[in-house]
Amino acid sequence: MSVQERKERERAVRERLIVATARELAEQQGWDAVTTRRLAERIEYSQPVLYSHFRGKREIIGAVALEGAAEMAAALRAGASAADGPRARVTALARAYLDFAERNPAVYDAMFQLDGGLAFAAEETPEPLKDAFAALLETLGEVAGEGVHPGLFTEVFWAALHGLATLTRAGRLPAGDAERRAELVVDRLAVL
Amino acid sequence: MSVQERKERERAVRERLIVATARELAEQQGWDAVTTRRLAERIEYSQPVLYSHFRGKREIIGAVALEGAAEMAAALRAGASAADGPRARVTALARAYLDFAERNPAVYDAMFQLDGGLAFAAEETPEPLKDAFAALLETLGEVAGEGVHPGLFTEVFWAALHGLATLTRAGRLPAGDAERRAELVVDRLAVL
DNA sequence: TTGATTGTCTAGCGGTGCTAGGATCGAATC
DNA sequence: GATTCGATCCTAGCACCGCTAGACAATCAA
Repeated sequence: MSVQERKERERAVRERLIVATARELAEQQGWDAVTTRRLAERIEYSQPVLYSHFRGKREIIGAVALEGAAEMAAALRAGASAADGPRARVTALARAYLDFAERNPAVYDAMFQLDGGLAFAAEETPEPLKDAFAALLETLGEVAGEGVHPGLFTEVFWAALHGLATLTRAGRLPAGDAERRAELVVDRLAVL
Repeated sequence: MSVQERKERERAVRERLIVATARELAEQQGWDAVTTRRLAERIEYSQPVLYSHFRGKREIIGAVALEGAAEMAAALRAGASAADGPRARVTALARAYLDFAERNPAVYDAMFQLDGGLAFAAEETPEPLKDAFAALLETLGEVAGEGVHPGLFTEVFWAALHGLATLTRAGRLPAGDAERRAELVVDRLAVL
């Protein structure tokens, strides 16, 4: 038995290595540079090994996205819990979200821009994704305002943050006023 | 002279054909299906002809984006001008924006998701892009609220719409409540 | 020690964006 | 009308992509 366990352990280690390497490569040189050949070379195995862990490149992107979602959820909760009062909490949450997107662009892309083959807003949605949304909901639910469904409000707030994050990073919005735009979102959307 | 003029005319026609075909193919089967080979086959020329009009695929995407920006600007103005009063105008604008994104997903991607090699929010930004933003500004400027810069407000409103459009179409948000989310954006962001 | 099973690699498929270099065609000259 | 010559276009091919079949080596059970 022990032999088989060791093998499974080694397989799991290698799988984490693949995901971590893909993420690292993507953050360094962008997702375009994450080819199966380069990835295989970096982990010092041949290409087909990747396909014994994942169905294809999509699934690797999906794995990075899940890892990122868990981190984002933690970052959001950490940010929000460090602030007192609804207004400060929402501001901190927005800042944490935009910070995460800016500091981990490749991971953010894996989560929301690229096709990682993940289900969203559905029954089969993986737990980390649901939990990241839940982290938003925890703080935003209390500022949705009367008669507004907390889930719907969270979706709208999230969309606004997502729009800011993506448009800013793609150079569609000037980088300078990012802070003021975030403040405006908080001030207007949240009912304090 | 006339001969040269005729040739230039024919070249311009062919260039428009390339852009229109790329757009059509992208709307039908997605941008992934827009390969230089397929595109060349559809316009009944060989691949290298594409490169005598455009530097590469990026520039073709950029051309589709510019065409789309002009159309979007017109659609936004048409929508807004058909409504009376600030509130109705902003609602109509938001609806026109989201409609455009939904009805022309490939064009919308060319404009805001893909790399078309275009400059944004800068001096060298092509006119159609500036004009599309101007179309937003015309209606949104009057509901920015006191002490809020109209341009900044327009950027935030735009980001919210962009977030809704992209997250909805990517399946990140359930499609059902799109209308209610749009209403919430208008109600909260605009100062009426 | 043998045989089967697992694991990994080499090699290759059909596709991609893009380009060098030769063929062809049409316009301008004699 | 024949001939040059330059613009125009195409064939063929490059290096790369995601992915996989099949050969090979290492490991285990008998």
